[in-house]
Amino acid sequence: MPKVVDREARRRAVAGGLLRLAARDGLEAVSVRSVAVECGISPGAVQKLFPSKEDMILRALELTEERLASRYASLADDAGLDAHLRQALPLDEQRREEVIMIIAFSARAAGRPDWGKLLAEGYRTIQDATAELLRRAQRDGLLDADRDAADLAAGLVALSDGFAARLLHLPPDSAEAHGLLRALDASVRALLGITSAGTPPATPGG
Amino acid sequence: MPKVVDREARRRAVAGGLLRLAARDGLEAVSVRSVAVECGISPGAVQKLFPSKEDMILRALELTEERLASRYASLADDAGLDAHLRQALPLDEQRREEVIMIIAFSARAAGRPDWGKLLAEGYRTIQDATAELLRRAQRDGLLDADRDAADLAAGLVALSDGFAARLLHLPPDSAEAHGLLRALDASVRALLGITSAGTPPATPGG
DNA sequence: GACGTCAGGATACGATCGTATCCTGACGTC
DNA sequence: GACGTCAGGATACGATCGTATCCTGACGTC
Repeated sequence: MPKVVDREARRRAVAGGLLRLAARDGLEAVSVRSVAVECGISPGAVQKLFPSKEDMILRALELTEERLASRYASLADDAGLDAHLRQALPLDEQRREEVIMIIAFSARAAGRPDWGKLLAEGYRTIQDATAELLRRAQRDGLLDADRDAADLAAGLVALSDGFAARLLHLPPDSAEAHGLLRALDASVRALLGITSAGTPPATPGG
Repeated sequence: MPKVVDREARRRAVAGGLLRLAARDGLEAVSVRSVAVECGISPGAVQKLFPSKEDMILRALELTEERLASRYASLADDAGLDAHLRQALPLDEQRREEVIMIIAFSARAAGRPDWGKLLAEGYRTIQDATAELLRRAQRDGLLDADRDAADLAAGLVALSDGFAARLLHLPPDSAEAHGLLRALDASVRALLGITSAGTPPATPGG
Protein backbone atom coordinates (compact mmCIF):
# COMPACT_ATOMS: atom_id res chain seq x y z
CA MET A 1 0.00 0.00 0.00
CA PRO A 2 1.27 3.47 -0.85
CA LYS A 3 0.78 6.62 1.18
CA VAL A 4 -2.59 6.49 2.85
CA VAL A 5 -4.60 9.63 3.60
CA ASP A 6 -8.04 10.41 4.92
CA ARG A 7 -9.78 11.40 1.70
CA GLU A 8 -12.98 12.29 3.42
CA ALA A 9 -11.23 14.62 5.86
CA ARG A 10 -9.46 16.31 2.96
CA ARG A 11 -12.71 16.67 1.07
CA ARG A 12 -14.25 18.29 4.10
CA ALA A 13 -11.32 20.69 4.44
CA VAL A 14 -11.57 21.69 0.80
CA ALA A 15 -15.33 22.16 1.11
CA GLY A 16 -14.64 24.40 4.08
CA GLY A 17 -12.21 26.46 2.03
CA LEU A 18 -14.81 26.72 -0.72
CA LEU A 19 -17.33 28.08 1.79
CA ARG A 20 -14.80 30.63 3.06
CA LEU A 21 -14.07 31.76 -0.49
CA ALA A 22 -17.70 31.82 -1.58
CA ALA A 23 -18.85 33.73 1.49
CA ARG A 24 -16.17 36.33 0.80
CA ASP A 25 -16.31 36.66 -2.99
CA GLY A 26 -19.55 34.97 -3.98
CA LEU A 27 -20.28 31.49 -5.32
CA GLU A 28 -19.57 32.80 -8.82
CA ALA A 29 -15.92 33.27 -7.81
CA VAL A 30 -15.54 29.56 -7.07
CA SER A 31 -13.36 27.65 -9.49
CA VAL A 32 -11.17 24.60 -9.06
CA ARG A 33 -8.13 26.86 -9.12
CA SER A 34 -9.44 29.55 -6.77
CA VAL A 35 -10.50 26.92 -4.23
CA ALA A 36 -7.07 25.30 -4.46
CA VAL A 37 -5.40 28.67 -3.75
CA GLU A 38 -7.75 29.27 -0.83
CA CYS A 39 -6.82 25.88 0.63
CA GLY A 40 -3.11 26.22 -0.08
CA ILE A 41 -2.96 23.11 -2.25
CA SER A 42 -2.55 22.52 -5.95
CA PRO A 43 -5.44 22.42 -8.42
CA GLY A 44 -4.45 18.85 -9.19
CA ALA A 45 -5.00 17.80 -5.61
CA VAL A 46 -8.50 19.30 -5.69
CA GLN A 47 -9.18 17.38 -8.86
CA LYS A 48 -8.19 14.14 -7.20
CA LEU A 49 -10.68 14.72 -4.40
CA PHE A 50 -13.78 15.48 -6.46
CA PRO A 51 -14.83 13.99 -9.79
CA SER A 52 -16.06 17.39 -10.94
CA LYS A 53 -16.47 20.99 -9.87
CA GLU A 54 -20.20 20.38 -9.45
CA ASP A 55 -19.53 17.58 -6.95
CA MET A 56 -17.19 19.84 -5.06
CA ILE A 57 -19.85 22.52 -4.64
CA LEU A 58 -22.43 19.91 -3.69
CA ARG A 59 -20.09 18.71 -0.94
CA ALA A 60 -19.87 22.30 0.32
CA LEU A 61 -23.65 22.45 0.45
CA GLU A 62 -23.69 19.24 2.46
CA LEU A 63 -21.11 20.69 4.84
CA THR A 64 -23.23 23.79 5.32
CA GLU A 65 -26.25 21.65 6.16
CA GLU A 66 -24.17 19.60 8.59
CA ARG A 67 -22.98 22.73 10.35
CA LEU A 68 -26.45 24.21 10.55
CA ALA A 69 -27.95 20.99 11.88
CA SER A 70 -25.28 20.60 14.55
CA ARG A 71 -25.73 24.23 15.60
CA TYR A 72 -29.46 23.68 16.05
CA ALA A 73 -28.94 20.34 17.76
CA SER A 74 -26.50 21.74 20.29
CA LEU A 75 -28.77 24.68 21.01
CA ALA A 76 -32.09 22.91 21.44
CA ASP A 77 -31.38 21.67 24.94
CA ASP A 78 -30.47 24.76 26.85
CA ALA A 79 -31.73 27.80 24.99
CA GLY A 80 -35.09 29.44 24.40
CA LEU A 81 -37.09 29.83 21.25
CA ASP A 82 -35.71 33.30 20.65
CA ALA A 83 -32.12 32.08 20.65
CA HIS A 84 -33.21 29.17 18.50
CA LEU A 85 -34.76 31.34 15.81
CA ARG A 86 -31.83 33.75 15.90
CA GLN A 87 -29.60 30.99 14.55
CA ALA A 88 -31.05 31.81 11.14
CA LEU A 89 -30.33 35.53 11.36
CA PRO A 90 -27.18 37.17 9.96
CA LEU A 91 -26.33 38.85 13.27
CA ASP A 92 -22.63 38.04 13.25
CA GLU A 93 -20.10 37.26 10.58
CA GLN A 94 -20.44 33.48 10.83
CA ARG A 95 -24.22 33.41 10.56
CA ARG A 96 -24.08 36.04 7.84
CA GLU A 97 -21.84 33.75 5.80
CA GLU A 98 -24.18 30.82 6.37
CA VAL A 99 -27.21 32.80 5.24
CA ILE A 100 -25.36 33.96 2.13
CA MET A 101 -24.35 30.40 1.31
CA ILE A 102 -27.83 28.96 1.77
CA ILE A 103 -29.23 31.66 -0.51
CA ALA A 104 -26.52 31.09 -3.10
CA PHE A 105 -27.15 27.34 -3.02
CA SER A 106 -30.89 27.94 -3.26
CA ALA A 107 -30.39 29.92 -6.43
CA ARG A 108 -28.20 27.22 -7.98
CA ALA A 109 -30.51 24.42 -6.91
CA ALA A 110 -33.16 25.53 -9.39
CA GLY A 111 -33.18 22.78 -11.99
CA ARG A 112 -30.94 20.50 -9.87
CA PRO A 113 -33.36 18.16 -8.08
CA ASP A 114 -30.74 16.52 -5.84
CA TRP A 115 -29.55 19.90 -4.56
CA GLY A 116 -33.13 20.91 -3.91
CA LYS A 117 -33.69 17.69 -2.02
CA LEU A 118 -30.75 18.43 0.27
CA LEU A 119 -32.06 21.92 0.95
CA ALA A 120 -35.56 20.63 1.60
CA GLU A 121 -34.16 18.11 4.09
CA GLY A 122 -32.26 20.90 5.81
CA TYR A 123 -35.42 22.96 6.20
CA ARG A 124 -37.22 19.89 7.49
CA THR A 125 -34.52 19.26 10.10
CA ILE A 126 -34.69 22.80 11.41
CA GLN A 127 -38.47 22.77 11.44
CA ASP A 128 -38.51 19.49 13.38
CA ALA A 129 -36.07 20.83 15.95
CA THR A 130 -38.26 23.90 16.33
CA ALA A 131 -41.40 21.83 16.66
CA GLU A 132 -39.78 19.77 19.39
CA LEU A 133 -39.04 22.96 21.29
CA LEU A 134 -42.65 24.02 20.94
CA ARG A 135 -43.99 20.68 22.11
CA ARG A 136 -41.88 20.93 25.21
CA ALA A 137 -43.30 24.39 25.81
CA GLN A 138 -46.77 22.90 25.45
CA ARG A 139 -45.99 20.20 28.02
CA ASP A 140 -44.73 22.91 30.35
CA GLY A 141 -47.92 24.88 29.90
CA LEU A 142 -46.11 27.82 28.30
CA LEU A 143 -47.90 27.43 24.98
CA ASP A 144 -51.49 26.68 24.09
CA ALA A 145 -51.67 22.90 23.69
CA ASP A 146 -54.25 23.23 20.90
CA ARG A 147 -51.74 24.73 18.49
CA ASP A 148 -50.28 22.46 15.79
CA ALA A 149 -46.59 22.41 16.71
CA ALA A 150 -45.44 21.40 13.23
CA ASP A 151 -47.41 24.12 11.44
CA LEU A 152 -46.37 26.70 13.99
CA ALA A 153 -42.73 25.65 13.65
CA ALA A 154 -42.96 25.96 9.86
CA GLY A 155 -44.29 29.47 10.29
CA LEU A 156 -41.60 30.47 12.75
CA VAL A 157 -38.81 29.11 10.56
CA ALA A 158 -40.23 30.82 7.47
CA LEU A 159 -40.56 34.03 9.44
CA SER A 160 -36.94 34.09 10.56
CA ASP A 161 -35.75 33.00 7.11
CA GLY A 162 -37.70 35.80 5.49
CA PHE A 163 -36.30 38.39 7.88
CA ALA A 164 -32.82 36.89 7.48
CA ALA A 165 -32.90 37.36 3.70
CA ARG A 166 -34.00 40.94 4.10
CA LEU A 167 -31.50 41.78 6.84
CA LEU A 168 -28.69 40.68 4.54
CA HIS A 169 -29.14 43.82 2.46
CA LEU A 170 -29.22 46.31 5.30
CA PRO A 171 -26.31 47.71 7.31
CA PRO A 172 -26.25 45.65 10.55
CA ASP A 173 -26.68 48.61 12.87
CA SER A 174 -28.99 50.73 10.74
CA ALA A 175 -32.29 52.00 12.04
CA GLU A 176 -34.09 49.93 9.45
CA ALA A 177 -32.32 46.74 10.56
CA HIS A 178 -33.28 47.37 14.15
CA GLY A 179 -36.83 48.06 13.06
CA LEU A 180 -36.93 44.71 11.30
CA LEU A 181 -35.63 42.89 14.36
CA ARG A 182 -38.32 44.56 16.43
CA ALA A 183 -40.93 43.55 13.85
CA LEU A 184 -39.61 39.98 13.93
CA ASP A 185 -39.93 39.94 17.70
CA ALA A 186 -43.48 41.23 17.52
CA SER A 187 -44.35 38.73 14.80
CA VAL A 188 -43.00 35.79 16.80
CA ARG A 189 -45.08 36.83 19.80
CA ALA A 190 -48.17 37.29 17.66
CA LEU A 191 -47.65 33.88 16.04
CA LEU A 192 -47.33 32.26 19.45
CA GLY A 193 -50.48 34.00 20.59
CA ILE A 194 -48.74 36.00 23.28
CA THR A 195 -50.56 39.25 23.98
CA SER A 196 -48.64 42.45 24.60
CA ALA A 197 -49.83 42.24 28.21
CA GLY A 198 -48.05 38.91 28.74
CA THR A 199 -45.52 38.64 31.53
CA PRO A 200 -41.93 37.44 31.11
CA PRO A 201 -40.63 34.99 30.07
CA ALA A 202 -42.38 36.23 26.95
CA THR A 203 -41.30 33.31 24.77
CA PRO A 204 -41.36 29.68 25.78
CA GLY A 205 -38.27 27.82 26.80
CA GLY A 206 -36.17 30.89 27.53
CA MET B 1 -28.25 62.28 -37.45
CA PRO B 2 -27.84 58.60 -38.30
CA LYS B 3 -30.24 55.80 -37.55
CA VAL B 4 -32.00 56.56 -34.30
CA VAL B 5 -33.23 53.81 -31.98
CA ASP B 6 -34.76 53.63 -28.56
CA ARG B 7 -31.76 52.47 -26.57
CA GLU B 8 -33.69 52.20 -23.37
CA ALA B 9 -36.33 49.98 -24.94
CA ARG B 10 -33.62 47.75 -26.34
CA ARG B 11 -31.90 47.57 -22.98
CA ARG B 12 -35.18 46.54 -21.43
CA ALA B 13 -35.71 43.86 -24.05
CA VAL B 14 -32.23 42.45 -23.49
CA ALA B 15 -32.74 42.51 -19.72
CA GLY B 16 -35.95 40.57 -20.31
CA GLY B 17 -34.08 38.01 -22.37
CA LEU B 18 -31.50 37.73 -19.61
CA LEU B 19 -34.23 36.98 -17.08
CA ARG B 20 -35.72 34.33 -19.36
CA LEU B 21 -32.33 32.69 -19.75
CA ALA B 22 -31.40 32.96 -16.08
CA ALA B 23 -34.73 31.59 -14.88
CA ARG B 24 -34.28 28.61 -17.20
CA ASP B 25 -30.56 27.85 -16.81
CA GLY B 26 -29.49 29.80 -13.75
CA LEU B 27 -27.76 33.14 -13.35
CA GLU B 28 -24.41 31.36 -13.71
CA ALA B 29 -25.34 30.55 -17.33
CA VAL B 30 -25.59 34.25 -18.19
CA SER B 31 -22.85 35.56 -20.47
CA VAL B 32 -22.80 38.34 -23.03
CA ARG B 33 -22.93 35.73 -25.76
CA SER B 34 -25.66 33.53 -24.26
CA VAL B 35 -27.88 36.55 -23.67
CA ALA B 36 -27.32 37.70 -27.24
CA VAL B 37 -28.37 34.27 -28.53
CA GLU B 38 -31.44 34.30 -26.29
CA CYS B 39 -32.40 37.71 -27.69
CA GLY B 40 -31.61 36.83 -31.30
CA ILE B 41 -29.05 39.61 -31.71
CA SER B 42 -25.28 39.67 -32.00
CA PRO B 43 -22.96 39.83 -28.99
CA GLY B 44 -21.68 43.13 -30.38
CA ALA B 45 -25.14 44.65 -30.13
CA VAL B 46 -25.40 43.62 -26.50
CA GLN B 47 -22.03 45.24 -25.87
CA LYS B 48 -23.24 48.51 -27.34
CA LEU B 49 -26.17 48.57 -24.94
CA PHE B 50 -24.33 47.97 -21.66
CA PRO B 51 -20.88 49.17 -20.63
CA SER B 52 -20.23 45.83 -18.95
CA LYS B 53 -21.77 42.47 -18.15
CA GLU B 54 -22.24 43.59 -14.55
CA ASP B 55 -24.34 46.56 -15.68
CA MET B 56 -26.42 44.26 -17.84
CA ILE B 57 -27.27 42.01 -14.91
CA LEU B 58 -27.98 45.02 -12.71
CA ARG B 59 -30.47 46.23 -15.32
CA ALA B 60 -32.16 42.84 -15.18
CA LEU B 61 -32.46 43.18 -11.42
CA GLU B 62 -34.05 46.59 -11.88
CA LEU B 63 -36.49 45.12 -14.38
CA THR B 64 -37.45 42.39 -11.94
CA GLU B 65 -38.11 44.99 -9.25
CA GLU B 66 -40.19 47.03 -11.69
CA ARG B 67 -42.28 44.00 -12.59
CA LEU B 68 -42.81 43.02 -8.99
CA ALA B 69 -43.76 46.54 -7.97
CA SER B 70 -46.26 46.92 -10.79
CA ARG B 71 -47.77 43.53 -9.97
CA TYR B 72 -48.31 44.58 -6.37
CA ALA B 73 -49.55 48.02 -7.38
CA SER B 74 -52.16 46.65 -9.77
CA LEU B 75 -53.34 44.12 -7.21
CA ALA B 76 -53.65 46.33 -4.15
CA ASP B 77 -56.91 47.90 -5.20
CA ASP B 78 -59.20 44.98 -5.81
CA ALA B 79 -57.77 41.92 -4.11
CA GLY B 80 -57.54 40.66 -0.57
CA LEU B 81 -54.53 40.13 1.63
CA ASP B 82 -54.33 36.46 0.72
CA ALA B 83 -54.04 37.20 -2.98
CA HIS B 84 -51.58 39.95 -2.14
CA LEU B 85 -49.24 37.67 -0.20
CA ARG B 86 -49.55 34.95 -2.80
CA GLN B 87 -47.77 37.21 -5.28
CA ALA B 88 -44.54 36.20 -3.56
CA LEU B 89 -45.19 32.45 -3.84
CA PRO B 90 -43.91 30.26 -6.69
CA LEU B 91 -47.35 28.91 -7.50
CA ASP B 92 -47.09 29.26 -11.27
CA GLU B 93 -44.24 29.38 -13.73
CA GLN B 94 -44.02 33.18 -13.85
CA ARG B 95 -43.90 33.67 -10.10
CA ARG B 96 -41.53 30.75 -9.78
CA GLU B 97 -39.13 32.48 -12.15
CA GLU B 98 -39.41 35.72 -10.22
CA VAL B 99 -38.67 34.01 -6.93
CA ILE B 100 -35.65 32.26 -8.44
CA MET B 101 -34.34 35.54 -9.83
CA ILE B 102 -34.75 37.44 -6.57
CA ILE B 103 -32.89 34.69 -4.74
CA ALA B 104 -30.15 34.60 -7.34
CA PHE B 105 -29.78 38.38 -7.18
CA SER B 106 -29.77 38.24 -3.39
CA ALA B 107 -26.86 35.83 -3.47
CA ARG B 108 -24.90 38.03 -5.88
CA ALA B 109 -25.69 41.21 -3.99
CA ALA B 110 -23.48 40.16 -1.08
CA GLY B 111 -20.56 42.56 -1.26
CA ARG B 112 -22.26 44.77 -3.86
CA PRO B 113 -23.85 47.60 -1.86
CA ASP B 114 -25.76 49.14 -4.79
CA TRP B 115 -27.40 45.82 -5.60
CA GLY B 116 -28.31 45.38 -1.97
CA LYS B 117 -29.79 48.84 -1.93
CA LEU B 118 -32.04 48.00 -4.87
CA LEU B 119 -33.21 44.82 -3.19
CA ALA B 120 -33.84 46.62 0.10
CA GLU B 121 -35.92 49.21 -1.74
CA GLY B 122 -37.91 46.43 -3.38
CA TYR B 123 -38.70 44.85 -0.02
CA ARG B 124 -39.65 48.27 1.33
CA THR B 125 -42.04 48.87 -1.58
CA ILE B 126 -43.80 45.55 -1.05
CA GLN B 127 -43.96 46.07 2.69
CA ASP B 128 -45.47 49.54 2.22
CA ALA B 129 -48.10 48.23 -0.17
CA THR B 130 -48.97 45.51 2.34
CA ALA B 131 -49.12 48.00 5.20
CA GLU B 132 -51.51 50.16 3.20
CA LEU B 133 -53.77 47.16 2.74
CA LEU B 134 -53.70 46.52 6.47
CA ARG B 135 -54.49 50.14 7.33
CA ARG B 136 -57.52 50.00 5.08
CA ALA B 137 -58.61 46.86 6.90
CA GLN B 138 -58.17 48.69 10.17
CA ARG B 139 -60.35 51.58 8.95
CA ASP B 140 -62.96 49.05 7.89
CA GLY B 141 -62.89 47.45 11.30
CA LEU B 142 -61.61 44.13 9.95
CA LEU B 143 -58.34 44.32 11.87
CA ASP B 144 -57.49 45.43 15.39
CA ALA B 145 -56.63 49.13 15.13
CA ASP B 146 -53.99 48.80 17.85
CA ARG B 147 -51.69 46.68 15.71
CA ASP B 148 -48.70 48.40 14.12
CA ALA B 149 -49.46 48.10 10.40
CA ALA B 150 -45.83 48.52 9.33
CA ASP B 151 -44.48 45.87 11.70
CA LEU B 152 -47.30 43.51 10.86
CA ALA B 153 -46.69 44.05 7.14
CA ALA B 154 -42.99 43.32 7.61
CA GLY B 155 -43.90 40.09 9.34
CA LEU B 156 -46.38 39.03 6.66
CA VAL B 157 -43.91 39.75 3.84
CA ALA B 158 -41.12 37.87 5.63
CA LEU B 159 -43.50 35.00 6.23
CA SER B 160 -44.47 34.62 2.59
CA ASP B 161 -40.87 35.12 1.45
CA GLY B 162 -39.69 32.42 3.82
CA PHE B 163 -42.34 29.98 2.63
CA ALA B 164 -41.61 30.94 -0.99
CA ALA B 165 -37.92 30.06 -0.64
CA ARG B 166 -38.82 26.72 0.86
CA LEU B 167 -41.55 25.90 -1.66
CA LEU B 168 -39.01 26.34 -4.45
CA HIS B 169 -37.37 23.06 -3.52
CA LEU B 170 -40.50 20.96 -3.30
CA PRO B 171 -42.56 19.47 -6.12
CA PRO B 172 -45.50 21.88 -6.62
CA ASP B 173 -48.20 19.32 -5.94
CA SER B 174 -46.45 17.26 -3.28
CA ALA B 175 -48.04 16.60 0.07
CA GLU B 176 -45.26 18.55 1.76
CA ALA B 177 -45.90 21.58 -0.44
CA HIS B 178 -49.59 21.52 0.38
CA GLY B 179 -48.72 21.15 4.03
CA LEU B 180 -46.55 24.25 3.83
CA LEU B 181 -49.31 26.24 2.15
CA ARG B 182 -51.67 25.20 4.90
CA ALA B 183 -49.10 26.22 7.52
CA LEU B 184 -48.68 29.56 5.76
CA ASP B 185 -52.41 30.12 5.87
CA ALA B 186 -52.54 29.26 9.56
CA SER B 187 -49.56 31.52 10.26
CA VAL B 188 -51.11 34.47 8.46
CA ARG B 189 -54.30 34.10 10.48
CA ALA B 190 -52.36 33.78 13.72
CA LEU B 191 -50.30 36.86 12.88
CA LEU B 192 -53.44 38.84 12.17
CA GLY B 193 -54.92 37.67 15.45
CA ILE B 194 -57.78 35.82 13.81
CA THR B 195 -58.94 32.96 16.00
CA SER B 196 -59.94 29.65 14.47
CA ALA B 197 -63.50 30.53 15.51
CA GLY B 198 -63.53 33.62 13.30
CA THR B 199 -66.21 33.94 10.64
CA PRO B 200 -65.51 34.57 6.94
CA PRO B 201 -64.12 36.67 5.40
CA ALA B 202 -61.26 35.28 7.40
CA THR B 203 -58.67 37.69 6.04
CA PRO B 204 -59.19 41.42 5.58
CA GLY B 205 -59.83 42.95 2.20
CA GLY B 206 -60.88 39.73 0.51
C1' DG C 1 16.55 -2.94 -0.62
C1' DA C 2 13.89 -3.74 -4.92
C1' DC C 3 9.48 -2.66 -6.52
C1' DG C 4 4.50 -1.69 -7.09
C1' DT C 5 1.02 1.78 -6.01
C1' DC C 6 -1.19 5.80 -5.59
C1' DA C 7 -1.22 10.85 -3.64
C1' DG C 8 -0.02 15.14 -5.19
C1' DG C 9 1.53 18.11 -8.49
C1' DA C 10 2.63 19.84 -13.26
C1' DT C 11 1.34 20.38 -17.77
C1' DA C 12 -1.62 20.67 -21.67
C1' DC C 13 -6.03 21.06 -24.21
C1' DG C 14 -9.98 23.02 -26.27
C1' DA C 15 -13.72 25.93 -24.92
C1' DT C 16 -15.51 30.00 -23.35
C1' DC C 17 -15.21 34.19 -21.06
C1' DG C 18 -15.38 39.81 -21.07
C1' DT C 19 -14.00 43.33 -23.68
C1' DA C 20 -11.42 46.23 -27.16
C1' DT C 21 -11.28 47.26 -31.81
C1' DC C 22 -12.43 47.51 -36.54
C1' DC C 23 -15.74 47.17 -40.37
C1' DT C 24 -20.02 48.31 -42.91
C1' DG C 25 -24.11 49.91 -44.15
C1' DA C 26 -28.34 52.60 -43.31
C1' DC C 27 -30.05 56.83 -42.09
C1' DG C 28 -29.85 61.66 -41.32
C1' DT C 29 -28.56 66.56 -42.88
C1' DC C 30 -27.42 69.93 -46.22
C1' DG D 1 -26.87 62.97 -54.16
C1' DA D 2 -22.57 63.62 -51.44
C1' DC D 3 -21.24 62.91 -46.89
C1' DG D 4 -20.94 62.52 -41.81
C1' DT D 5 -22.53 59.68 -37.98
C1' DC D 6 -23.53 56.05 -35.33
C1' DA D 7 -26.09 51.28 -34.77
C1' DG D 8 -25.06 46.71 -35.38
C1' DG D 9 -22.10 43.21 -36.40
C1' DA D 10 -17.57 40.79 -37.03
C1' DT D 11 -13.20 39.87 -35.47
C1' DA D 12 -9.49 39.47 -32.30
C1' DC D 13 -7.17 39.33 -27.76
C1' DG D 14 -5.54 37.70 -23.48
C1' DA D 15 -7.39 35.45 -19.49
C1' DT D 16 -9.50 31.86 -17.30
C1' DC D 17 -12.30 27.97 -17.21
C1' DG D 18 -13.00 22.45 -16.36
C1' DT D 19 -10.81 18.50 -17.17
C1' DA D 20 -7.63 14.89 -19.19
C1' DT D 21 -3.15 13.28 -18.95
C1' DC D 22 1.48 12.64 -17.55
C1' DC D 23 5.18 12.93 -14.12
C1' DT D 24 7.43 12.04 -9.61
C1' DG D 25 8.33 10.82 -5.32
C1' DA D 26 7.02 8.83 -0.83
C1' DC D 27 5.22 5.03 1.31
C1' DG D 28 3.87 0.32 1.64
C1' DT D 29 4.82 -4.86 1.01
C1' DC D 30 7.73 -8.72 0.36
